[in-house]
Amino acid sequence: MGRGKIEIKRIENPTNRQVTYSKRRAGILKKAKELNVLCDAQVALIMFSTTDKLTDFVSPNTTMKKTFDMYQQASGTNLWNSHYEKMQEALKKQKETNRKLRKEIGQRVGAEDLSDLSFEELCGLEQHLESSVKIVAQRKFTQITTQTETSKKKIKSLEEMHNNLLHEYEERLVEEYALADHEGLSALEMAANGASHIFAFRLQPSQPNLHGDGGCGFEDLRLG
Amino acid sequence: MGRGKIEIKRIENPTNRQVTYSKRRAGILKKAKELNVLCDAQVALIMFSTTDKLTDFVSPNTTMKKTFDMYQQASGTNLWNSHYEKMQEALKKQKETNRKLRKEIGQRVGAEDLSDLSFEELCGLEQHLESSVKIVAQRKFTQITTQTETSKKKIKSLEEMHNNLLHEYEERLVEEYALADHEGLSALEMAANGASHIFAFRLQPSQPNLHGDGGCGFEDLRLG
DNA sequence: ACCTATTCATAAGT
DNA sequence: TACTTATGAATAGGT
Repeated sequence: MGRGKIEIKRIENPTNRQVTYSKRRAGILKKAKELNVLCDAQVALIMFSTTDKLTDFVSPNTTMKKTFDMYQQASGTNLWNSHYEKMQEALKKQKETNRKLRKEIGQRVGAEDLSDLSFEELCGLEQHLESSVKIVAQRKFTQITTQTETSKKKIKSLEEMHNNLLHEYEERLVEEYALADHEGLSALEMAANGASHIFAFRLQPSQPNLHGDGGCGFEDLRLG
Repeated sequence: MGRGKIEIKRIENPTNRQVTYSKRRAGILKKAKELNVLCDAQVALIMFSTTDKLTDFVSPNTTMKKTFDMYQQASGTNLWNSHYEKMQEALKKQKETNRKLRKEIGQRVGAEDLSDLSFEELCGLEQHLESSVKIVAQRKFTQITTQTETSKKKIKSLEEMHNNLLHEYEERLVEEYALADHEGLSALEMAANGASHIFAFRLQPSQPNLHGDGGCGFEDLRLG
C-alpha cells in the first residue's frame, strides 16, 4: 500500500526505516485499539524502536501486569518463577551467612556453645580475643587522651580569657578610682559597692567528660 | 475497508464479532511481524479473544521475558518487585541485619572502625571481651582437663590389661614349665626360646592428644 | 508534516 | 471456516 510495493525485509536506509517505523507504529497502534473496541478483546502491545524507545498499548479496563499474569496462565510459561527462584536463593544465602555470623559472635561472646571447637581453635579464639581487648583498650586510651588534651587546651584558653578580663577590670578600677578621687569616693568604698567579688574569682576547672569510668582501668588518669 | 465503512464500537452480534476478531487478529499479527522485519523493531503482542483464547507474537531473536524486562526498565514500573514485595522486604531486612552483625564482629575483632563508639561503649566492649576471654579460657581448661582425665583412665585400663596379661602369661609359663619338666626342658631353656621378651614389657604411656600447644598457657600442664 | 498513487485489509455476502 | 470482491484504510515515496 503506497506508491509502490515493498519487499518485507529490513529497510537499510536509517532515515527511511525511522519514518516507516513511525508510520507503521501509529498504524498498528490504531489497529490494536480498534481490535480492542470492536471485538472486546484484551490487547497488549509493546514496541521498541531501533533506538530502544518504548511505545506501548494495553486495553483500558486492564493493566500490563494483569495481562502478563493472564499470558503466563494461558501460555503455561512462568515468567515470575525464574525471578522468584533467584530471590529465594538470595534470601537463603543471606540467612545462611547470617546464621554463621551469629554463631561467630556467639562464640566470641562465649554465650554460644563452644563445645564444637577443638582445643587449637579455642587457643586461636582466645588469642584473637586478647588482641581485640588490647586494640579496644588502646582505642580507649587514645580517646581519653585526646579528650584530656582537649580539656587542657580549653582550660588554658579560659584561663587566658579570665586573666585578660581581670586585667582589664583592674585597669578600669584604677581609672574609676582616679575619677572618684575627684568626687570624694575612696577605692575601698567602691570595692565595697560591688566590685569585690572579682577578687574572689578562682579558676574552677570543670571536670572533663568522664562519666562513670568505674572499672575501666583509668582510675588514676586525671588532668595533670 | 470493506463493503462498507463501520463505526469503531463494540460489535454486538457475537458471530460477527468473532469473525471480525479472527480477521483483524490475523491482520494485526501480520503488521506486527512486518514492523519487526522492516524496521528492526522489537515487538510483543498479546491478544485475548472474548473467550480468553490467547494469541501472541514476539519478535524472534528475543523472548517475552526479555521484552517484559525491557518494558519495565523503560516504563519505570517494576512488576516483578510489586509481585514479590514481601520477599523483597525480607531480603532487605536480612541484608541489613547481616550488615550490622558484620560490623559488630568487626568491632569485636578490632579490625573495624571503632571511632564511632563512645568511651562508655568502649568500656562495655572491653569488659565484654575480657569476660569472653575468661569463658574461652575456662572452656579450654575444661577441655584439656577432661582430655587428661580421659587419658589417665585409658592408661589405667591399659595398665590393668597389661598386668592381667602378664599374670596370665606367667601362669601359663608355670604350667608349661611343669609340663616341660616331664619332657626334660628347664624353665630357663624355655625362656631363652622366645618368652623372655615379656619381661621387658614396660608401660610407655602414649602422649595424650596435645598437638602444638605452644603459647596456649598450659605449658606446665602434663599428665600427673 | 502533508500529499496521493497505489497496495492492502477487510466487511459483507456466499 | 474459506473464498470473493467492492470499498475504505494504510502507507511508500515524493515534496
